[in-house]
Amino acid sequence: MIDTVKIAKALSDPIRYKMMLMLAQSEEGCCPIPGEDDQRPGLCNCEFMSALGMIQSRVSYHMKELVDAGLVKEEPRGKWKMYFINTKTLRQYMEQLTQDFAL
Amino acid sequence: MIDTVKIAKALSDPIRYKMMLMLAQSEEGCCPIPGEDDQRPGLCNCEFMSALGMIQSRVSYHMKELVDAGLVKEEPRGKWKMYFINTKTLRQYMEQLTQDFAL
DNA sequence: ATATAATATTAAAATAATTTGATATGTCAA
DNA sequence: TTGACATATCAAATTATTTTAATATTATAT
Repeated sequence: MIDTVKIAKALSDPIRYKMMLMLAQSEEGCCPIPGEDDQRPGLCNCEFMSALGMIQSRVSYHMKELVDAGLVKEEPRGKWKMYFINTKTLRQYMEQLTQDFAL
Repeated sequence: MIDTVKIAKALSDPIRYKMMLMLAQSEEGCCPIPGEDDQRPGLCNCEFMSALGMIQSRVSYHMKELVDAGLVKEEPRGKWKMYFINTKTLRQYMEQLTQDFAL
């Protein structure tokens, strides 16, 4: 079962919302591993650091919040960690809102 | 334009989420004014106080947050103030999420 | 094995949100 | 008008969240 309040909390920070937008809009992955052809969308920490002007530990902290809420999936990829948006959770969140509030 | 982050923040507190659920589920209004037949759903502060065991100023504070986010409409009604859920904002919120995250 | 690079964790400081009790405002009824 | 009741506001105390800098961990390449 989905924790609506927790998801709302994860979405309630402007930085985290921007991160989610970045993930949703990322067309091609950053930090591709040479020799591998997997170019799935997804971003690594460094992208958020440069795009949002944040230090590394701050990015890491917010990413953890998003992952804990189930909004983002992560996958180690070489020496980087790639992040992907988890649209399933977002859809479940909206479904729950629809039910809870009879929309 | 809708402020997604602000709405998420309003929904991110367990007390406020419960209040929203109460508003969504209220079948008939409390504190009806004698002689008036308007029995639209809606609740007044006293309902939240007794149902959630909260003191008045706390209820008032959280209600203000919900109203400020556009999730709740209020209407003075005799010496009480009645609160109604604003489903339009919730629908707009979900629409925005759908767009922002390509759901 | 060592050096380098990317991310994670930690503890402290800074900031923000919530709770409470006291008081103020507004409405109705007598 | 006064008294009673419902809600609003305020300031202080509490609690939670966020930020930072330092350090630890993990993986890669030489």
